[in-house]
Amino acid sequence: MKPEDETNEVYRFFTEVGIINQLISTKLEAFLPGRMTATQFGILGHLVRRPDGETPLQLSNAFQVPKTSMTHMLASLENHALITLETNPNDKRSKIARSTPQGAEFLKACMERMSEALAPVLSELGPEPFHRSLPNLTLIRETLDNERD
Amino acid sequence: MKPEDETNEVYRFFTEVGIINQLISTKLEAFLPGRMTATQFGILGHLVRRPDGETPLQLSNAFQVPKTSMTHMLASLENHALITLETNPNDKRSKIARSTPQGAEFLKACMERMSEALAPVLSELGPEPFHRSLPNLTLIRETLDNERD
DNA sequence: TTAATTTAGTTCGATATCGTACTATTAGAG
DNA sequence: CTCTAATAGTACGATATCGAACTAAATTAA
Repeated sequence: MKPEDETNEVYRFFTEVGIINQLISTKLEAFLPGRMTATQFGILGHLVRRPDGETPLQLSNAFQVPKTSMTHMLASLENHALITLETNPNDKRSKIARSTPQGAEFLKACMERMSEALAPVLSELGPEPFHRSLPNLTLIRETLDNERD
Repeated sequence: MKPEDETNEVYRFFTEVGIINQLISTKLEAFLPGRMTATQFGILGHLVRRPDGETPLQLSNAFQVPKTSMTHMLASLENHALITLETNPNDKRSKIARSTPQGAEFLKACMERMSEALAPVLSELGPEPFHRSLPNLTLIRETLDNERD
């Protein structure tokens, strides 16, 4: 394949990623209360799977958003009582965000509704397109992430 | 594979898509002037490849953003003289957005800088991860898109 | 130990996003 | 032809995003 076709493919890759992200965020946000964002929901899921919690900085690295955005998102999640924020005993500059039982409950309910909404798509596509692309996506994400310094 | 592993994989797929989108948008936006957004840049590229132009509604469908957001983005691109907006002669409710020569120029310059910035990543990964995942992404995007009504 | 540097998080301000409600125009029904 | 419904785009307002500058705590250097 010619090099220009390769760059073209890379460009289309990122375009498709952008559109899929847009589609799935919109679909998810339709289920979320108020102005809650797909990223905020992702953070909640991340925390539910990590009972020891994480610091805001770890979360902004994981989701690749600026820490100033993270401050805002965590404050919003805390207002909804879906997470708690306490100062880190090991480092008083820092904080620990943890999910609450209500947070886990809320996540579960939303995930179920989302699964229902996605069911037609999944039964049409089957698991293969996801299964086949996931390792490549992970590889690309890791490389982009490592190169960022 | 168990069904729950499949849904888990779908969930991770969308998470990776979100993070890659975040990484690449941030990287691109570092090259863009002022507050110009990765999506706005994508719109410009779309228009440069379509000399007859498109209506705002076509663009909001292509990029899956609300038309009210499109109004804002197009106004911004027009302010920078990267596109023109004229009323559609066939339908006076509607408009046609077209790229200007400056827009094409600007796109080219930014793409070149972006290619340079991505060169280390591409030489590390090679074209295969993009090439292999692109058809799956397109399929998923199309299915999500069709199912949306 | 003290001073300088680095780091975690926040405040503030500018701008982007997008839902609701609106206007103008077109299409369709009778 | 006229009236109603649908459609393209916009104004407005609420909220999200995020860069720059800041504060406080921890680390390193001297």
